[in-house]
Amino acid sequence: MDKREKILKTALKLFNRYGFDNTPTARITKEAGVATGTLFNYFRSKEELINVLYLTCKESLTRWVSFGLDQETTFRSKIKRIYRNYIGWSLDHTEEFLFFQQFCNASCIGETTRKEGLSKFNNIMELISDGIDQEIIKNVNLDYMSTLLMAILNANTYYFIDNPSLADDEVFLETSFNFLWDSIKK
Amino acid sequence: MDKREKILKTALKLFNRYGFDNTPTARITKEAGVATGTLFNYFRSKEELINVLYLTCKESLTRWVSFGLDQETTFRSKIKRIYRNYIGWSLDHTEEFLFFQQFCNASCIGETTRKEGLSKFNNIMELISDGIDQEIIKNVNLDYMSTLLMAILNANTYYFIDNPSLADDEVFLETSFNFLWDSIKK
DNA sequence: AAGCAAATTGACTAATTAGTCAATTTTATT
DNA sequence: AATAAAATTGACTAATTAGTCAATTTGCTT
Repeated sequence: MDKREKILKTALKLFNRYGFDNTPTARITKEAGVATGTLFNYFRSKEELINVLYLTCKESLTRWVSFGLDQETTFRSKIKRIYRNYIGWSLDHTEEFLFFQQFCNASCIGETTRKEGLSKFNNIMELISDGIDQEIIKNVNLDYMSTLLMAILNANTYYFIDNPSLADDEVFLETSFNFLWDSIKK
Repeated sequence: MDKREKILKTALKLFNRYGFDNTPTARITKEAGVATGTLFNYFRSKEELINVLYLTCKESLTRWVSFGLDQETTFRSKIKRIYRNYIGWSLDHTEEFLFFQQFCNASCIGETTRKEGLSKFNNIMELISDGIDQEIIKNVNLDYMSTLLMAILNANTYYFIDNPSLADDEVFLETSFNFLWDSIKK
């Protein structure tokens, strides 16, 4: 693995465990097995490092989430597919998921980075918008709907991460999905 | 207002705005209008300060949330009362609410503090447990149910804070409550 | 093998910050 | 008014840390 990758991976782990401010760059480089200067060769600053990390994770997530979406026929099954994909990604990339939860609103993530990350979800926003128009889900503004949806999605994901054996339990997967579906459906 | 109060109030504001590690004690004392030493007279360390802040806020919240609960007759109306109280408190104590959201899982809050804070919610946990036993809400374990409940409650609260005019809109209050109720009801 | 650019190194610096403590002021008691 | 106790002060210290830079190593091209 090249040094840039090693730095990113180590930083991800340490930022999660100790937070941004409590992770000295010296510790990142030490655990990554490189010199302190190498970090600043690849990233202009500690802030740039965490912003790059943010976008890298977001890209990985967005690629997964839409996987197989066009094979689903009903609106409900599309949402359920997103639900499964999101939880699946989070179980396969737990560090990345926890990183988002901790830093999605942190001030060290720049406005530009955050906007760029958000734009990757446009297709899902359109899907939700369609669901409202077709009167399948409750008629509220898109902003409110997506806030609630994400909150339930994330709460469920946390629960699956804490209880990984449930991932193969189709009954619980359906039960937990219904907490989301019943909430939003008309 | 005595100096201890001033320090707590200033710390609350600054911790919210800049985070724990990016708020020097010197800044807290300066903005509170006291000397740096005074902070360490009342609190053994910066950590003790934030832990005291945490428990103070939690006490305020728990007092509000159960207000008038015994006057409600049905299970649904009890949950709705809690919903209104929680949102009402958060609109009246926005700094305190945001403080919780930011620091409820932060490592600077000690295990003892967190447990002490959690114990104040016991009566509400029992209420939810009753709801499951009486088959009014979905039959899942208590831990999962309360996680989901809190997630939806917090997401709604954020939305009301961002759109304070909605607090008097009874129609939206009912609509938004139904996102919670429909999610958990059988 | 020679020559060159890019990557890597780590000792060092300048800045920041939690917490101390001896001196001073305020408050309460007789 | 005299005395003691408690609260307050802020200059200071010891420790930490982001980022620099001149020196060295590595890898590539001819």
